[in-house]
Amino acid sequence: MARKKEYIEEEVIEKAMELFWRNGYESTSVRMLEKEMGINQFSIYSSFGNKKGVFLRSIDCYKRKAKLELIDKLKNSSDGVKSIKQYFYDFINFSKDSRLNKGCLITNTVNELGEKADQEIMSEIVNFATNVKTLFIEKLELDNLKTAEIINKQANYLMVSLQGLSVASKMFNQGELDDFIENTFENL
Amino acid sequence: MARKKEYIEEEVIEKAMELFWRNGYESTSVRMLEKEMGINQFSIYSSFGNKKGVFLRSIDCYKRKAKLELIDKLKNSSDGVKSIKQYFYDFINFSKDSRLNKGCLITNTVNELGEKADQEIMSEIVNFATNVKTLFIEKLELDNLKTAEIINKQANYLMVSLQGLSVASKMFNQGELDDFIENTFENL
DNA sequence: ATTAATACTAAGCAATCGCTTAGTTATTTT
DNA sequence: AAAATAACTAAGCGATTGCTTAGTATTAAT
Repeated sequence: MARKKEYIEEEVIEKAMELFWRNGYESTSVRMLEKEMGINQFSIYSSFGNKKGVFLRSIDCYKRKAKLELIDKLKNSSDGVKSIKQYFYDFINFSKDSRLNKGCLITNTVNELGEKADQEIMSEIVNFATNVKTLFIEKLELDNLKTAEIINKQANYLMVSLQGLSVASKMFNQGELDDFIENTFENL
Repeated sequence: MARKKEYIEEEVIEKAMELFWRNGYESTSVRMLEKEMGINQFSIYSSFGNKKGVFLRSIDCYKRKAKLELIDKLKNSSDGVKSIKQYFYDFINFSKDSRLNKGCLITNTVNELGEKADQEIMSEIVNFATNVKTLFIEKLELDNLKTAEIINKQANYLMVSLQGLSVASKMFNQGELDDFIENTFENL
């Protein structure tokens, strides 16, 4: 019984997510969000509560995007370790910006906020990381020669490696990143 | 022919560096620097010009600290790859904060500012990274079975791995980091 | 058509940002 | 002792931060 919204929340959140992805949390101001999302501050606050609310929805949006463009492919593969390696290469393309990359939004957030991150934000982060690790374990298990202990160690190794790739992709060129990925999977 | 400074620049910069290390560049305000350094804003600006000036001097301080507590040990070792592995373990202790770690100031800065980082800041970063890589190459060369090409690839691999360790140490526990380091050096 | 509910615009809130400046205090040279 | 120089204190600069609110426009139910 009232006026309709002139925007679709999912649409404007995707733009907010892109902005957070490129700039980080603190460096993205509400004025910047206003411009990028194309709606007034009033609308931002009435739809998402506060800046943190916009960010949490942005993380959600990132997760969905990553699932569609990245994670589902790995999930559906039966190539074992090889498919994880492909995931690493896919990630570089996924996070490509201009000449350099913008990393992984989740990794960027951990790096920026560290342990002083908000509880809700941190739990979103941990949840995402857990999902990826579980998926890695699943794929490593396809090689049935490995014990559960070795699989867990290798999954930890791959998780840290992936974070490294995320940061390094902001600074190193494709060749250096290739060297990294090739070496990473040499002994798995 | 005038009044003496009541502080030693190197001393207050070390405190500034610690603050930047824990909080990042943007999240560290001049008011916070004031309190931590124990001097007035006037003194900060008269000694270091501006916030960026404080940061550049902080990077310098970080480099000196890292050299003393970390890099010199590697430099003086003749253990080849093994000494690089030890460097990785030493780094974790070097960057230890409370329960989690604060990473590497240089890596943190790349991750926060990305390619939009100031020219001067970026050149300090690249300079530091180049030094570390050169040192890795030096140590890898002690194993005289390796070709120059392989050594360069492995050095790239180690550089990215080290960045990964820096970020991951903010989120993962010691056991997970150990898994990473052990796997990293498995095939070198 | 009137009323109620919601979405918009735009102005403005207190707080904080990086930085400056007026005024005072301490030290050295003359 | 007087003058010159520089380091201090503290107040305040304009701009920007996250967020709110008064006023208006639009929609739907009555």
